[in-house]
Amino acid sequence: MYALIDGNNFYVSCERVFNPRLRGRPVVVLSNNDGCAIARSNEAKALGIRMGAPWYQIRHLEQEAGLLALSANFALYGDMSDRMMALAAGLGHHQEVYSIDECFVDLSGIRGDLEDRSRRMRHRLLQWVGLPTCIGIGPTRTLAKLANHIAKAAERKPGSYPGSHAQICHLGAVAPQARESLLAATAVNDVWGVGWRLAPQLHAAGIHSALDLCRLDPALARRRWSVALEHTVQELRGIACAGLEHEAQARREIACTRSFGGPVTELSDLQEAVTDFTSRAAEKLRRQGSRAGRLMVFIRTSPFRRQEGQYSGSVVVPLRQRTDDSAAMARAVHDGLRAIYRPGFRYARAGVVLFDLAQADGVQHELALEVAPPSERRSRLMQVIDGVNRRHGRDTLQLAGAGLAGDGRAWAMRQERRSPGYTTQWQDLLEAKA
DNA sequence: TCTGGGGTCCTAGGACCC
DNA sequence: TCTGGGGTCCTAGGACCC
Repeated sequence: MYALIDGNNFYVSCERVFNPRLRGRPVVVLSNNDGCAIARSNEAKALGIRMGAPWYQIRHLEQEAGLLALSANFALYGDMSDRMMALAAGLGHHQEVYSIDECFVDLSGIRGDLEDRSRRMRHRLLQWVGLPTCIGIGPTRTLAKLANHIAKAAERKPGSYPGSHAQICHLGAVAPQARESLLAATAVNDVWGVGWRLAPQLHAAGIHSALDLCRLDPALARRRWSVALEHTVQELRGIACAGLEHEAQARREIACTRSFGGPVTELSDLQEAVTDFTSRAAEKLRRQGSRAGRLMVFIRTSPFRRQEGQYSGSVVVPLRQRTDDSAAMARAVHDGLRAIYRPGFRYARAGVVLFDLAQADGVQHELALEVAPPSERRSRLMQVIDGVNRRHGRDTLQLAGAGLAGDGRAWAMRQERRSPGYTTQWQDLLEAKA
């Protein structure tokens, strides 16, 4: 049996822990550049704000409905996530942290009333960390996800599902008949693994609910669609196709991509931006102890500015030797950028992606004798840079090519409504007044 | 004027080999 | 000049997730 613990409206809930004025009001958290809504409180959902709604289209609700908007504060959310996951792990023997706001817990070997145990865990998460959650339980991960969906919907809209499943839903504990009616009440597009492309195809085939999908012949699901959908069908039937990842796997690719705060036209500005992205990606790479064999750099204009000339360019640059050296990667990125840059366009976005990752200890050294193996000095230099930045803040040491942080970078992102670093910056600590 | 960012896996098709 | 079949590896693109 698996549990899925998922934070409600996670980013908004993190903000509410430290700012009680946000409670009971419609609140959204905005993406980078304050572009669009990426988290919504229940009150904001009730106003009809969609996931991903552009801010400029909904900002009139500030005046009309008292909507509050915040710039994303990912340092805060990451820290709150760590606290939540550390507690949630106690629900069973094994935990897989699946995303910033949700984890699976393997409940096998856990005795007693799982529903009651989950209810106590939920209460503890609320009391100790301040985060509201819902917990779904089922014999497969897909059914645990589905149970979680039911728990959330039943909490937000009482009566949307038969029975009492708000906050905690244990699909393994309901009678077969009741389980079928819960599946029948769930739209097929709410099933984990069914996205916006698949859903219309399933509808056309007469499959509208989770129960319909459960009753689809698995062989047909595979033949007509894919193995992935076949697995989904099996998991809905209670046959597990995948267990938990017991330890966090190293990433197979690492990206840093950003939209700019405003249009960028000059090669020199793009160079600064991609240099900065490269060092951020390289730092992530070193944190997991990997080296990259190839990288990709891309630049593109905004598809939303239709009346302007459109261009999207990308190139994959092989690195002569796997490396984790920021400067070596930045050189490759610059070569790539020069090859794809076209003057005369207003660029909106760029990015760097690292591929062919391998653990640093298994890297083959270059055969050619004229090129020295990665020197001890370089890797110590990188360690020092990472250490200083961890201790004194992200941009304390950076590549000169990235320009000066916060000082006239044409591509800098806009974040006008960011909350303080309550849990990660000493000067932002809240003070309790007696 | 204003529309995010970071991942994984699967599949089809091409290149190449025997 | 005609003619076959099967396998592997790689890559790009699609679909999904949060």
